[in-house]
Amino acid sequence: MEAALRKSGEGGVTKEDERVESSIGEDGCREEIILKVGNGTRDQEDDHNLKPLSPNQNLNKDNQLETAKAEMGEVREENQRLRMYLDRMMKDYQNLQMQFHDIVNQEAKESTNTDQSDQEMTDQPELVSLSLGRTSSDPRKDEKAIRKGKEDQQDKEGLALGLQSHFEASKTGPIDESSIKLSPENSLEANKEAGEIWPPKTGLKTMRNEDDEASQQNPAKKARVSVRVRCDTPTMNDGCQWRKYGQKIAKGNPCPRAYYRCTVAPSCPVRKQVQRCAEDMSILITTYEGTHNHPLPISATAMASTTSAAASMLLSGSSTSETAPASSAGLNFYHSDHNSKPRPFYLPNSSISSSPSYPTITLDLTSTTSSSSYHNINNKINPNFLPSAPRYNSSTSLNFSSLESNPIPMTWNSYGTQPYNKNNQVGSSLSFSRQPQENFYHSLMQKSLLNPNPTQQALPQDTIAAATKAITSDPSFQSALEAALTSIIGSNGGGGGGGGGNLGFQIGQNSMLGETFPFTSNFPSSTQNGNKCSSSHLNRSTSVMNSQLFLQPPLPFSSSKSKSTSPGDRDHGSD
DNA sequence: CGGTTTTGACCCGCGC
DNA sequence: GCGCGGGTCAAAACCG
Repeated sequence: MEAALRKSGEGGVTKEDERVESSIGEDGCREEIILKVGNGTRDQEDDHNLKPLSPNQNLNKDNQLETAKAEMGEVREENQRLRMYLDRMMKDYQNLQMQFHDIVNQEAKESTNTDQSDQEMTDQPELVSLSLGRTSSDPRKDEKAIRKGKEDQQDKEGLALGLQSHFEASKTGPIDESSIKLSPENSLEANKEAGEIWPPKTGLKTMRNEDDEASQQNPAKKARVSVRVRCDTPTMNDGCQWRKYGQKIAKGNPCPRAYYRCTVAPSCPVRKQVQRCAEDMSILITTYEGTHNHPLPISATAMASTTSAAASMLLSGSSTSETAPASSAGLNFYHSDHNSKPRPFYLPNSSISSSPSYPTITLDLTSTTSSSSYHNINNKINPNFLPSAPRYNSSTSLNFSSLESNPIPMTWNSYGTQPYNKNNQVGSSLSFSRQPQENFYHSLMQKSLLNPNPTQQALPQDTIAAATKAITSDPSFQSALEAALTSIIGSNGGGGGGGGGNLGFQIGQNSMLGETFPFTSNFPSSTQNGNKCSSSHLNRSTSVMNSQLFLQPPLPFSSSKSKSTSPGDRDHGSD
């Protein structure tokens, strides 16, 4: 008997372990969690029983048992953490839904009024209207979906942020590709054309020298957009090709600042500076300057549009929402044109500040919650936005921040270890494989650990509402937001596990994802190196998306998309 | 061999 | 005017 029990017990344990493992790999986090939980408890019990029962156990068996126990213990802990995380996520998710609902409603109303004029422009496929809550081109649809209370639906439709609404316009169908192709550049150019987002002044930016336009508006000042991200890699992948043309150690920061120039097009005026935050080396500060005057890969588009939108915002001084209450979670834009006091403006973890000669807008994609880094980062760039450091986790609101909380690189970052590869391209084909799950899981765990106090859910509706309002009201914002989100999602799933993307996942879930989001296919495979954040992240991204899905019925990205991945290899943008 | 990275030198703007 | 710091240039080195 004893022997039998023991045997069975042992066998059970090991087998189960195996099962768990496999299940994890295949089914994803969710299952994994469940299984683990079940396992853990059970195994433990078994262990207890076994111990006393087995007088003659072999050392091997003992060892096995012990190891199994240890594992179980770990697993249990993990499970607990995961559970907690799940709970949070769920709550956040619910909150988000609520918010979306509100937004959708608001937009629906507003759209009828205000948007009409815009609509004309917006109707154009390219116009990027950031409709946070909106998915399909048809807002009503979303509303319906929401009303129905079908969360799933939302995920698929409603939640999908209308980030790339233009896609949607064209959505449906194979078109995507073509539309997609257009989008990348168009997003920028279209934006430019779209008066709202791209005031004529700024609009030309891309075309010629942003300098010119910048000079026109702010002589001597070029708008800059800096993005702060947690990233282990030397640079973050934004989908563009860059060539390093200089490096310098800036005063006050032991980390050298690297200067890059866009090499996608020889005449492209865009430059970027990459530097690590002195205080928090894990934070990478990338400052973009200028606008691309050439087609970009979608992955790059996101970033580009973000930066340009932000820049245009800066230049145009459009800060619609000054009154925005404390930033809840996300975009905290402080508009402080030069020396003036910063005006809070809401963008997800972003802030506008002005360095002496350059107005700079900062998108903080690092996690807020753990915003220990905030101060640091800002030391130079935007001292202002600290106050607003959002305390809520990204999850709840439109926060990109969550991404960051992840120790793991997120969004655009490249997280490989590799030195900078020749091309920072975003590359990498999206392989929606499952491995990411592991990563994701890992990241999740980390995140959970990092963010002991996920306050996210606490997000006051007011705040959110205000933020959303602000966002929705400012076209530039929208575009910026959209772009940011897109990039996050697109490039690496950004959030990498972090919750990154609340928004992100939604998109991911969106059925359109595959079709609509070109980036899947667009990602230049060049990243084969995998070093670049993106590449590895892409996988991650998948995971992220999955992760998001993970709350809901998992909608694994169809590999079909991934197939397409290769197509572009290069940037479709090139087309 | 072509493209990228490295790195010291140079240029320029700003503050004192 | 001078010094400082940031940004860029460009030759050499490196890499695939």
